[in-house]
Amino acid sequence: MSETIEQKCIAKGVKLTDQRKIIAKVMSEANDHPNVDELYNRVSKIDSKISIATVYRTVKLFEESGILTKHEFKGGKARYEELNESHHDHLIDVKSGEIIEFVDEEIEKLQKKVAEKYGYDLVDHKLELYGVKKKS
Amino acid sequence: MSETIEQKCIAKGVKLTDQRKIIAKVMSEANDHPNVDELYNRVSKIDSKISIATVYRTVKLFEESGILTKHEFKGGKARYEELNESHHDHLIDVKSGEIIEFVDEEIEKLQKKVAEKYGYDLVDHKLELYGVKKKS
DNA sequence: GTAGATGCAAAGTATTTGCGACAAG
DNA sequence: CTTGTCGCAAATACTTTGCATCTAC
Repeated sequence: MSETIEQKCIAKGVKLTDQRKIIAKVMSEANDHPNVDELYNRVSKIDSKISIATVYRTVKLFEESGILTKHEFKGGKARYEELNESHHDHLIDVKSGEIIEFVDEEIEKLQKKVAEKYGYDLVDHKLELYGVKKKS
Repeated sequence: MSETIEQKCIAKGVKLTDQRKIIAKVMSEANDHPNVDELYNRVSKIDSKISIATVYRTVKLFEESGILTKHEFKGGKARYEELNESHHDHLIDVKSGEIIEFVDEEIEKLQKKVAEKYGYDLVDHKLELYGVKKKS
C-alpha cells in the first residue's frame, strides 16, 4: 500500500473534490475489480447524493491520469482497478467470475519479442485467461 | 480456404436463409475484422433490404455455432472474424488501427502452464498486443 | 405445414453530455 | 473570483427484442 489514490491525485495535479475523495477511497480499499455500478453502490453508501455521472467522469479522469486501469473482460461491463507499479494479468474463472491476478515474466518477454518481430514497439498489452477449476 | 462458412452452416445444422448466405459470403471473403456496422454496409450492397437486426442476430448465431469469433478490442465496437483451425492472436497498431495476426506456440504453452499453476483448465484466452511502428 | 427467420420499430444497456448551480484553489 | 466540477435529465451508441409476416425445409 505505497501511496493512496488521493496522494496520486495531488502528485498529478488532479483537483480533489469531496466526490473524488470518496471514489478514491473506495477504489483504494477495493481488493476486486468493480464495474461502475458496483463502484457507484459503494460510493453511495458513503454519500448518497453522488451521481453516477460523476462516477463515470471520475473513473475516466483517473484512467487518463494513469491512476486506474480499465478492463473490458468478455461480455461484461468495464471494470476498474488501481494501477500500481506491479503489472499483472488476469485469470478469470468462467463459472464464478472470480478474478485471479498473476505475473509471468517469461510471457511478458515473449510478447515484446513478438512485437519486435513485426517491427513494433509494444506500448500496451492485454492478456486474459479464462478457465474452469480442475476437478482433481 | 478449406471450407466456406456456408458449408460450415450445413455441417452444423444451421438453417441457411438468403440473408445468412450473404452474411456468410461477406465474412468468408473478408480479410479484416469487420464490426457489425461495416459488415452491415457490405451486406447492404448485395441486398439493401437486410436489416441490421438480422446482422446482429446472425453474427451472434454464428458465434454460438463456432463459426465466427468476436473480438472486443480496446475502446471500440465488437469485431468479428471467421474461426478456423488455426488459432492466432492479434497485434494492433495503435496509430493506424491495422491488425496483424500472429501465433506464438511458446506463449500458448506458458498460458496453459499458468492456468494449471492456479488449478485451472484453460478454456479460452485473449492476448492482444498494442504497438507503434518502429522508427528505424 | 410448421418451426424458425426476418424487418421494423421500440426497448434495453452502458456511457456521455449540455446546462445551470456550486465549490476548490 | 474564476475555472472546473456536480447533479440532473436528456442524448448517444451499441445491441436486443416483441410482434406480425414470411420462408426454408
